[in-house]
Amino acid sequence: MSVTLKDIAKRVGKSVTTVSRALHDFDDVSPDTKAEVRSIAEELGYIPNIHAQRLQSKHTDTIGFIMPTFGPRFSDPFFSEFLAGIGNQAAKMGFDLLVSTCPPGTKELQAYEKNVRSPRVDGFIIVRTRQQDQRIKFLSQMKFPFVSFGRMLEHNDYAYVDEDGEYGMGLITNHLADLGHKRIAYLDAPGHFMFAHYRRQGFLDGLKEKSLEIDQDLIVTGDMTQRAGFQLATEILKQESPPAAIVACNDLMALGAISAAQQLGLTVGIDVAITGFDNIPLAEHCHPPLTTVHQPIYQIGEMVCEMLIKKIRSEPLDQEQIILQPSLVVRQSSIGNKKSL
Amino acid sequence: MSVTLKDIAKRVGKSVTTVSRALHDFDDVSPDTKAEVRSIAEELGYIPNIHAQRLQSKHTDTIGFIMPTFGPRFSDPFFSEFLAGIGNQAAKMGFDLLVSTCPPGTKELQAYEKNVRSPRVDGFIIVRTRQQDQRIKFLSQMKFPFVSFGRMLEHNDYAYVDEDGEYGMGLITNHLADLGHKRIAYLDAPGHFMFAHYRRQGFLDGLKEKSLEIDQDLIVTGDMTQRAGFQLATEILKQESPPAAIVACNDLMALGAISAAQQLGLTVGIDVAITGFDNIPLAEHCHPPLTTVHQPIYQIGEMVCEMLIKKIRSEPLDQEQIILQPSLVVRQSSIGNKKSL
DNA sequence: ATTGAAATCCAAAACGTTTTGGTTTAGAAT
DNA sequence: ATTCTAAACCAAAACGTTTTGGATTTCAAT
Repeated sequence: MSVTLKDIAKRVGKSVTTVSRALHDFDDVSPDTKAEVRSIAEELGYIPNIHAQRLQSKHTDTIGFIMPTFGPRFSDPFFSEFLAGIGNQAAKMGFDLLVSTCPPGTKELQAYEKNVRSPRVDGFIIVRTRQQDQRIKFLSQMKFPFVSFGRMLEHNDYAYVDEDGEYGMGLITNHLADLGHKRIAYLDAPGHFMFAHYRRQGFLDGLKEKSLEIDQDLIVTGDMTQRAGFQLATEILKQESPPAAIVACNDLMALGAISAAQQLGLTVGIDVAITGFDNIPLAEHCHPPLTTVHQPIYQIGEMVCEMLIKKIRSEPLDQEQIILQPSLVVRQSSIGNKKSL
Repeated sequence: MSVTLKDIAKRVGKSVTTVSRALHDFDDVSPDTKAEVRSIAEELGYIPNIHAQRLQSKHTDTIGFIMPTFGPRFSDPFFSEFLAGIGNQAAKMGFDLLVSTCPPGTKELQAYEKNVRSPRVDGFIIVRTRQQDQRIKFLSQMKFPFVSFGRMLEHNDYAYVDEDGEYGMGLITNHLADLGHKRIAYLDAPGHFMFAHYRRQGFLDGLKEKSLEIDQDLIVTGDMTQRAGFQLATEILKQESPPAAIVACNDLMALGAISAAQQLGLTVGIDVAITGFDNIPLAEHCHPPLTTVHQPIYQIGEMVCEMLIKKIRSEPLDQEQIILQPSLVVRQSSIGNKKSL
């Protein structure tokens, strides 16, 4: 049996009210009493019953994170790093983190609704925003606190952090164009993901800017896994006149593309340039190291979490909407042994 | 304001008791009343207040998972896959999942204690067991439900699932010995991790069985990251007479070792054989594909979670202790272009 | 008419906390 | 002696649910 306020009250010979107020340092409790209450609470190892507190206080000090994942063999470095960011920040600010996984769809919205109405959490963190994002619409409409990593096209009157994917992919495209590449393939992600939209846009604008032709046959879509990158790149490189550069919209597909090229006997960075986007830890120590765009996912997790907790506490945010400028990381996968541009 | 039992009671003209019992399908409520209560509950969109339920029922229907992670740049495929396993299984069985991150140490134990005593969770899942695991000692002593992925050396009277790492690493060692390798390097993980202990033992026993010499200079320890694998393998391969095979105790270090070898101009699978352990998704589509030992992490996550929930519900377990036999996955990183042994 | 049993219902207590709206006491000011 | 103030305290209500321990009604069997 755990120790309750009543137990302490009995020991001190005071009421439960006084004990509660003593522990919360109210000023209508005498210093002596406070000291006594505290020492006995300590002695008995008192820890408040959190459900009684939450029932009374009407808030949960918990934030929710529903990971939009598919299938069992799920392993995306993005999620573990992002999760570490929000987890640590939440702990630092005294919040719990409730995690669940649910593939996008009808059940996903039900999961949000259940957690909102129970109420299990005080706010949500949303990631991988989509065109017409039902989650954002639902939470906005419920006036339930949330912060997202990613924007939507219209309807942008909520708090978010996002990378400037257009700009980042522009950096990649410029880099390749400056190296003299004319025909560049693009490994896209499904169009309903906003990040895919912006990155693709950055790629297309980059080509236009350099007056390069856009060949629709060289733009193919995969599910963001290494396996997909491998398969798509294999197909592309087996064409009679394959492109000399492949831009993947994320690192995982780029890694798959590197393997595909190597399997076909090509030297990546010399015969074919391959680039990614995200700068996951794996990108630095693969062979050849991957040219990519750096995105500080852990820090973004921290930021998003801090913003959410401030919103929950009705504290003002310095900035409601933040767009981060990513930076280009040039490695061997695009420039082979050349030491400079 | 959310809908409570009282609201429903008022509408139906019955007591709160009856409404509660109707919704729980007790048989001292008339069918008519049940139907009416349910329809009105539905109409008002009633969702029980979970904190009131938990305060009353004394259990939380939540399981806890404290990820023992270091540092910010944390990205281990093990965790995302394992998390997906326990998350999905917990959801399937009606449990929430409370996640936090904490590096091993004193604060870690405090985190367990806080969650036990609040009480925030009904049980814990433990991973990456260590020699003298404080977490296990604490939870055993508190008689608090937990299931771990991984054993301890002594004190094994609790529920766990574990791989047979000795056997798995034996498969690897045999495989390499059969290929004719005599000097084999080993990339170890810190000795306090039990999995590292068993895998290392399997390696050493394997060498002994094949009457191969154990060269302590070829056994080096890293922090399980790709970066560590890269650095350790670089050092090893730069020796005047480098070994022709490198066994890494996990896939991530093996991937780093592959990059290191390639950086030095070696062809992995021909000039040097490299093996991993875990069969993470990345292992299949890297170049060359990685010879490794398959561990069904997602399924282990599900199993461990199901066992824990059964323990929480005081249902009997089919087996308290489960050791899984892993299987060898031979790919190009150990056999180059040879099509068979 | 009385008894018994079954069907249906419910007031009150309980879970452990915080908040509300006080009361009591001591001492100072009138 | 009365009034006022400040300090210290606390009973009861509230949060929303489930459980306990009956109460009432109905109807068949006697």
